Amino acid sequence: MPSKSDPFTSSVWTRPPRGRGEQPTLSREQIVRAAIELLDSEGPAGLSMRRLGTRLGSGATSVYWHVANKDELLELAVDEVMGEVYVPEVGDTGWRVGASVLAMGMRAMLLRHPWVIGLLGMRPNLGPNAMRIGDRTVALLAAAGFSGMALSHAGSLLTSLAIGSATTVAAVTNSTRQSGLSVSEAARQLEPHLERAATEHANYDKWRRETDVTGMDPEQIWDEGFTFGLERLLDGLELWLGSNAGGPDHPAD
Amino acid sequence: MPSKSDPFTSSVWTRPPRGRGEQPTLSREQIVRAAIELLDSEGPAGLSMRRLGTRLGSGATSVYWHVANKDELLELAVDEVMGEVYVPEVGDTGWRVGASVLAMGMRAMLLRHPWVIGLLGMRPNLGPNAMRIGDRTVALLAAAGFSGMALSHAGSLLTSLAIGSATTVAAVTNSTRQSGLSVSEAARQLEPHLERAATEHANYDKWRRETDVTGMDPEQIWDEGFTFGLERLLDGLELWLGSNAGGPDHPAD
DNA sequence: ATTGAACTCGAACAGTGTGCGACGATCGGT
DNA sequence: ACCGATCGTCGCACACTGTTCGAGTTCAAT
Repeated sequence: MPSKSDPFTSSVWTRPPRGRGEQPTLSREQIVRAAIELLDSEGPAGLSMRRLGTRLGSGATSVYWHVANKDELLELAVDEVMGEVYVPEVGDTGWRVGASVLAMGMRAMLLRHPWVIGLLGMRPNLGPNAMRIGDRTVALLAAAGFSGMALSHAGSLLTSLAIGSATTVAAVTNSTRQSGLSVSEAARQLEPHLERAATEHANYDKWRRETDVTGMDPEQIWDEGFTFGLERLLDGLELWLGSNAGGPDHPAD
Repeated sequence: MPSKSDPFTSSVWTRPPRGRGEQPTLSREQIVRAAIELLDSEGPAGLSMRRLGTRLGSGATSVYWHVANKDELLELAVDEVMGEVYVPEVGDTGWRVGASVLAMGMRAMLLRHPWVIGLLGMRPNLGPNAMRIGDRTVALLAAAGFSGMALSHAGSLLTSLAIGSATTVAAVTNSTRQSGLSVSEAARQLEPHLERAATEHANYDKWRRETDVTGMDPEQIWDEGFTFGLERLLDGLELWLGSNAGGPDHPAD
């Protein structure tokens, strides 16, 4: 039955065979990748099943054969980008560098894909890549001398810091995506509003002289803040390690 | 013009006057409070403008007079719950206790309102309560001896830790709200799935003996993990303070 | 009594996630 | 060479969403 608008698309001769040599139909991995691209470029609100379908050159509801839900698709997308963070193997470096690489890599990934931040708190991530990260982190810290509860606590501590730090930056990224500005430009554009709010509801002038940031690159300031915090955290962990290494499971009270 | 279904509701004699003694119309604060209640009990997906309207006993679209957007409403809700976290005044306690109260209070707030987590990374929060928190935090840490960049870095460090730590717990809370279980019960119900995923994609058995958590209360474990991390972080900050107090703005390289 | 502002609300529009059933293509077994 | 069975795609429909618009209502001030 030929279409009214364009009868040629339904002709056997004009339509590509699509049988085997073309796109091997739709695959789950292809869908997830397209969803990630859409989320990266358009933000969380830019991903709808229909838009995803048209982007894949397929009908809107064909996706539901490979993926149960939109939620499930988002779960897959989150774990997929988790695969981008690299955790050093044990013995490659000292544990401080290893932990730094993990934390900074995870933060960098979250800044590349700011939409992940809003999804991390929605459901626990049990995907293979998240498991691999956890596994390597535990290995890294166990080799450093952590054991028992402190081992798992120190592990989640590093990712917690990365997530918390990335949240601030992602807020700026996510709120100014449609303006097409870079993160630093957007942050600078936000600065006067922040100043006004601060002077209204807090004595901002008092602290402004104390911690003046005018003229600096916001992105660089955020990076410095993160490495500062990471260094302090590693110092604290090393300190604890010095007084509790190989000891009992219970930390010092 | 009488309604077809119930003509009496539109009669002047059956309708309550509503002029003055009734609900003093709708107020922005009342709307925000109702939205928070809805979000707390039903989760992020449970808040729609229509449900909010009916909950307030008003038409669905009446809310738009007091609030421009749903986004703006969410911004107001986030800042409203920010008002729940208490930051000690300078001089009330030592800076370590003050910082602990701030971080734990913020984490507790995030666990009471798990939907906030998904919103924090969407747009920067410039509300009065957030400003007040930042102001007091800076004051607290300045009195402790921090100055310059380290001052603002240390401040955001504390909230970063609280946010990151709360994210893990909120993931469980948010994903199991409809089941009506408590957080600990939900976490225990999640445990076998986590185990299966871990044994599949990581050598879980190896670390299971190392860090065995069976039988313990998940909620308590999370709390311990947070206080452990917080203590290590404060140790690191104190260490830095000892070698950099009153010095130049640049941290030691 | 009239005006004008403050406020409410129903109808409508575009867009969302998703279930259902019909359709076709591919393939293993006879 | 045929014939189901299975895999995969897709159009339609449903309930629901955020939001706009304009008509309606109340109330304080002139």
